[in-house]
Amino acid sequence: MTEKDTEQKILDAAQDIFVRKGLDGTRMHEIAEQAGINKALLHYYFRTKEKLFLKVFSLAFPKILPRTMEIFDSDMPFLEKMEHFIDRYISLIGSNQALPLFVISELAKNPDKIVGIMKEAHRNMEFDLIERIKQDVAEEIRQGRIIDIDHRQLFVNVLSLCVFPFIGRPVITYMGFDNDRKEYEKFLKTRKKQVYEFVVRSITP
Amino acid sequence: MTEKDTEQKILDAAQDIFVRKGLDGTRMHEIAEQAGINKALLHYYFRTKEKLFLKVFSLAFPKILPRTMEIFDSDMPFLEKMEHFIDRYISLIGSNQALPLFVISELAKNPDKIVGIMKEAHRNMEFDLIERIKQDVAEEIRQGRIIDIDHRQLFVNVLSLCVFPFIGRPVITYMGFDNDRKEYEKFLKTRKKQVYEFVVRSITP
DNA sequence: GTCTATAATGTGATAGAC
DNA sequence: GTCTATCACATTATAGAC
Repeated sequence: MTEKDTEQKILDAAQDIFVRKGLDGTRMHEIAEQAGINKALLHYYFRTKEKLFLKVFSLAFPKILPRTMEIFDSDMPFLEKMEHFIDRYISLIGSNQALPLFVISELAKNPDKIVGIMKEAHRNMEFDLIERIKQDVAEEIRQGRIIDIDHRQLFVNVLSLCVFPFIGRPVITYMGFDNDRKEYEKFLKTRKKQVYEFVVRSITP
Repeated sequence: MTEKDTEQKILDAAQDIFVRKGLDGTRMHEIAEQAGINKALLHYYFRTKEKLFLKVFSLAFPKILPRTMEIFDSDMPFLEKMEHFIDRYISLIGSNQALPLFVISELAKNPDKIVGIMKEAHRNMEFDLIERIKQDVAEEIRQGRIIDIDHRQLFVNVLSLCVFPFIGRPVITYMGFDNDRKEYEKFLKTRKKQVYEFVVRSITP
């Protein structure tokens, strides 16, 4: 067993448990058990629970949204960017369904602890996302290809339509699907197409 | 100090802390302190932390979504219902900004503990929400007033557009607002109008 | 109903052998 | 690097006086 292997096994177990149970709900011995090692070894590698958590968070956060946003940094036509973004974003969320809620709720509970990670993630973006979207939207409006709309409202609308069906799943299934999970799975499968069409209908003249 | 007063003080403190810190992040002594009473008294009134939590959850959950949904159980024109729903829903969320994330994340972490409360809330609804929306949408489509759209997709879209800007706030402010909170406050103030117009543009022929 | 004191257990973290 | 044993403290919950 090399050092790299053990560290990776810890991080895998830690991510799985932190994401499901949150910082406060996670026990160090549970991570150790799932990683197949001793509890003391966690501290040998990561010193404290908080440091381990921050490491996990910093690795987990960039897995979805930042990676998807790169799509806007290309010269595709705007609506094509939108289509690619929705497709890729929903795919990534679908493969990591618990991640968005984890990121949001831990960030809400511990903004101070995590602010450093967010700042770094923001610095690491190789272009100014919101400025680029602003320019794109302005140009589309000027060309008459989309209606006059605030670029940030559009941005938040698209995010909301993509991610909330996954985050709000437990409530939605009760309120709108009689807690029928199979039915909700089918529903989620059609989201990419539905979201894209919903957005396009709303912004094309 | 009457019994009612003490119980209410406990519930007020418990809701405030549980909503901000979650079940796992909350300490009983913190609730006692904030309620201005002794720790043992919490157990006298609610026996265990879990029972207190479930009481708080069952009181908090109906405060927003179920209360707003009643709007669909009226004979207003459909688009007017929609406008009222968006207006009222966003108002309630704005007055209880941490509640939706609390409900969703606790439900995700402890579905088994809370399932009873959800079932009861569902039973207590005095009409079949999703069936009513289905009928309304079908009739609107038949009359040619809105385009052909799946009623549940529309339902989830509206929910998403209303609630996600509040839930996802910490992430959105970083990704799209350079962490400028004042700017985001202004943004939220315009949501009612923006969401309604976005939805209407998308569903009217 | 309300308090103080304390029990019973859980949890993060470290010491020290190998 | 990895383990066992253990410390130091926090936390839920209860006992019992008032």
